[in-house]
Amino acid sequence: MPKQRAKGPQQLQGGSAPSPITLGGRRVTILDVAERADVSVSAVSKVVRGAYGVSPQMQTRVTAAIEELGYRPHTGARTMRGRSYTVGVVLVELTSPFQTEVAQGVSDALTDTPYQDVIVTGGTTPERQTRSIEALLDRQVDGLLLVAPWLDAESIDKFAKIVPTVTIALHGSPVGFDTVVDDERLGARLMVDHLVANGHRRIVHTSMPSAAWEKKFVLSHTARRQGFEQAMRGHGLEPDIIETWYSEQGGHDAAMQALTRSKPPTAIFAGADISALGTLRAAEELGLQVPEDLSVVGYDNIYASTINRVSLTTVDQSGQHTGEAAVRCLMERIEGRTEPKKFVVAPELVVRGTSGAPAKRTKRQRTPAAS
Amino acid sequence: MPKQRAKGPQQLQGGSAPSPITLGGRRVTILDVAERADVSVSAVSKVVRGAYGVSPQMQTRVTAAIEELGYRPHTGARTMRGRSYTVGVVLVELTSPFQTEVAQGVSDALTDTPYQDVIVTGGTTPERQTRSIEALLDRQVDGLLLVAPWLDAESIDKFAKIVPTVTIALHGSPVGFDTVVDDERLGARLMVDHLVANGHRRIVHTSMPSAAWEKKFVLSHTARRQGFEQAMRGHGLEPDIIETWYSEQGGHDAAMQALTRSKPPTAIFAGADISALGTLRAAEELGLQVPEDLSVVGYDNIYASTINRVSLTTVDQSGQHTGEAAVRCLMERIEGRTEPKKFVVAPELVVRGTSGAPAKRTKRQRTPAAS
DNA sequence: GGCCGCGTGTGCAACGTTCTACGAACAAGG
DNA sequence: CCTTGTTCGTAGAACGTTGCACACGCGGCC
Repeated sequence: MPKQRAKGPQQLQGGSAPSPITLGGRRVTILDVAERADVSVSAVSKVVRGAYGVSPQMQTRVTAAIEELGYRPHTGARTMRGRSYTVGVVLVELTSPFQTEVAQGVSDALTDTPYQDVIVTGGTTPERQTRSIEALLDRQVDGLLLVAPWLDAESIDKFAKIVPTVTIALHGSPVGFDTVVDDERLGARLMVDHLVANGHRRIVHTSMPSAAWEKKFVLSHTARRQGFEQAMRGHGLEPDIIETWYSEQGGHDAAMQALTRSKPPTAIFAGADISALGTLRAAEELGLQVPEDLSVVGYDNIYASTINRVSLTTVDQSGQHTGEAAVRCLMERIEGRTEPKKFVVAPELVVRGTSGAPAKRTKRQRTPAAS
Repeated sequence: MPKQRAKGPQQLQGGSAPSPITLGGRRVTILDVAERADVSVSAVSKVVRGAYGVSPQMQTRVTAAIEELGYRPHTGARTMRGRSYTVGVVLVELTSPFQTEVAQGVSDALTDTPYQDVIVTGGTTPERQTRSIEALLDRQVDGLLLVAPWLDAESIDKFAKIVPTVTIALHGSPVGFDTVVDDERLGARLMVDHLVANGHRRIVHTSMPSAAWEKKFVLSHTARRQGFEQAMRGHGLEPDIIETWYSEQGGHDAAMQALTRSKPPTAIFAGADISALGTLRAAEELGLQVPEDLSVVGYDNIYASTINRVSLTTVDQSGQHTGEAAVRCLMERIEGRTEPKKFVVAPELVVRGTSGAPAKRTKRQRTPAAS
């Protein structure tokens, strides 16, 4: 048995003891456990951490005392010398379905480890993101999981120097940290292929402006747009992009712009489901039948897209798997790995009711009435 | 100036100093600041905490040093003697739109305070809830915000003894903690009134079973069901309830059960929007027009309900306001209040396209074809 | 002038844990 | 019997902060 190799730290979060003896309302400390088991504090610490050099007798003795007293380590005190057993997850907003799914995946992947995840929101500005991350750093998290961070690579590298870091949905070649991404260029290609196979030629992609700091790394929307461009050129088609914002209103506005042209598209590929919903509203307002007059597709497979009445064709990226992969990367980093890793999750095309072949019409005509 | 009254603790989370001097990669400590400002450690601590007994000169001097060095207090160390400036928020799941909205409200309300919110998920079992709360307690949170906790009153009281606690969406009369609730009995009544005013008499409410521990306190679904019963009786109608689960499938199943009766209802009041969506699917499968053949309404006003193609009549409860109110309660408790408080947020009826008058028919007939 | 009180600043003992360094006990090999 | 090694257990110094207890200096009042 190699000497330095420690066993995994003992699980200490699995519910409290049946009837913990309270010591005058005071929290039970490692000292109380040591007294009860009649061993040294260090010994208890060893057992708790699953460190090397404890006999089976010691193990059982201390464990019994811990159970009896309902001892739980004080995380604050722990952070002063060792770990906090806490992983910080930074999401942009709680309202993003993909991001919360990722967080759920993280949570699930962490349940069998001694680590606990805590979630904070970071918003869409570098300032707020920085603020949130620093708050986590103040709390001495052992790892950082940044989901779609609105932050330049230098800033992320700075944080990654302090604590193991994994980013999610940030496309690029990492140096000091790991990345887990959905292959959004592939996803965009799958969708373009689907539309082209259905006979579409005039396809508009609605996107949003890239942030100034997106250089070495790009966020999802930029990756999707690039994938769209590549795929269209691959089919010998000229990419046609309208930039608004990933929102219902943004999708509506972009669609209005596209559909009131003299030569409107037969398909609109919204960069996100949320804007595809706005696109559907625009189509309805213009009296266009979907998918007969216009195919509308999105990306993300949010819950609303699955609803019977919506039934949006989209691309699914498993947030669950993404979160799990991110946790694996992070654990490896916490264990000591330093060379960067890049994990790619495969997206999947989900064909539903809003896409189809464009209607064959001998003469171009529009009838904006007839609800 | 009263002696014991401390000023509010100084804000220390607002972004780092422009160019923090790093001391060999080590974190800047209060000692470094003290040396730099040539004062005692205690003095720096006083300034940081905004404690009583600092002269303006001291204030500016120390603040300058803090800025120059980019000092940030170590939360772990802080918890050993004082506060962690952390508020723990326990949600059931990240996928619940109302709960994430509450969390967002909490986050917003906390931005101008020195407190930081961290979110964890607690699931729908007492065991997991306990586990999550204990993880937060290990991290010495200064306050606990429990959103729809699946936990009996005794357990919550136990935690409330350790740390200031506010529950959200838990109906009852609290003793050791505060509650913030949406008036769900009123919300249910508003909806019943709306349906009855439209001429409905046969109204089915779809709910879910109450948990065994719901005695002194009840969760939202139970409060809604009670509100439904009261409102129906108020109109001289017999309450008709089907219990499945708050989910798309649950709503579908309940609707199928109700609609295949010999005397089916003219309106289904789903206890939650999510199940109303399943109800809509069931209606479609049976070839029923909504709202002509069947009115379908929900509760929660989730995002999907707002979509043009769904347009579900529902009840809105502002998660944002709820979160803000909860933070106010919690801050008061942290400041020392001990008598329990109960805050009630008013719900609002949102009439959309899925509710209307039942079709007048001389003879009862069903035509389940004709899409 | 001595005393009190007040306003400021400081010294230092906690707080609960980790982990290095070391000691004790014991076994095996020369 | 001494040395060497291995295994198990312990002592005790950190870690960064808080806040009590106290010291100091300065006016004002008897």
